[in-house]
Amino acid sequence: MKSEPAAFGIDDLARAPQRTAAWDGVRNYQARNMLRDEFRPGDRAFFYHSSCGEPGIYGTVRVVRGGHPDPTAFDPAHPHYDAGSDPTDPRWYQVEVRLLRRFARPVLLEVLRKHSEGPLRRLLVLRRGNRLSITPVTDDEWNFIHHLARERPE
DNA sequence: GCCAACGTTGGC
DNA sequence: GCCAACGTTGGC
Repeated sequence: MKSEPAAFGIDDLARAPQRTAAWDGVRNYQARNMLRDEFRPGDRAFFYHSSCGEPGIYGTVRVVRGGHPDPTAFDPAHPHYDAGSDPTDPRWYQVEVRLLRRFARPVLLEVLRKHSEGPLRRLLVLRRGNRLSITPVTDDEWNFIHHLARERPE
């Protein structure tokens, strides 16, 4: 799951009450479908920092609440407001995540790329032109990236 | 700031 | 449905 740390980074999640926050503001239909249909409580995800000095994976989160309507879409004062989203037929969805682990050594994009011909050859974040903010990760990729981070996979 | 890549919009 | 124009993403 990607986020720009200037907007919401892993440290913001670490400071949040119960280290839990809504993953809101997603305004892409493909990502929306994953939030709405595929996320389940207990699922885990990497927390990726994008559009920043050192893009990469900074830790992991656990889903504590599955897909439900994103209330920021209905708030005219909110930057992610969508006038076209009908509250009786919500267009945008969010999940709630809790910080699982903040990596002592983040796995930077440049390090991930070193394995783009090997164990991470299918990692969508490394695919040219990929702009999806939420992408699936296989168990093997999960384990390998923990290895790169010198972390025991959870 | 640049630019490639992609998604969305809207005229036709 | 096509496609040009435009906006956004995101690495560099």
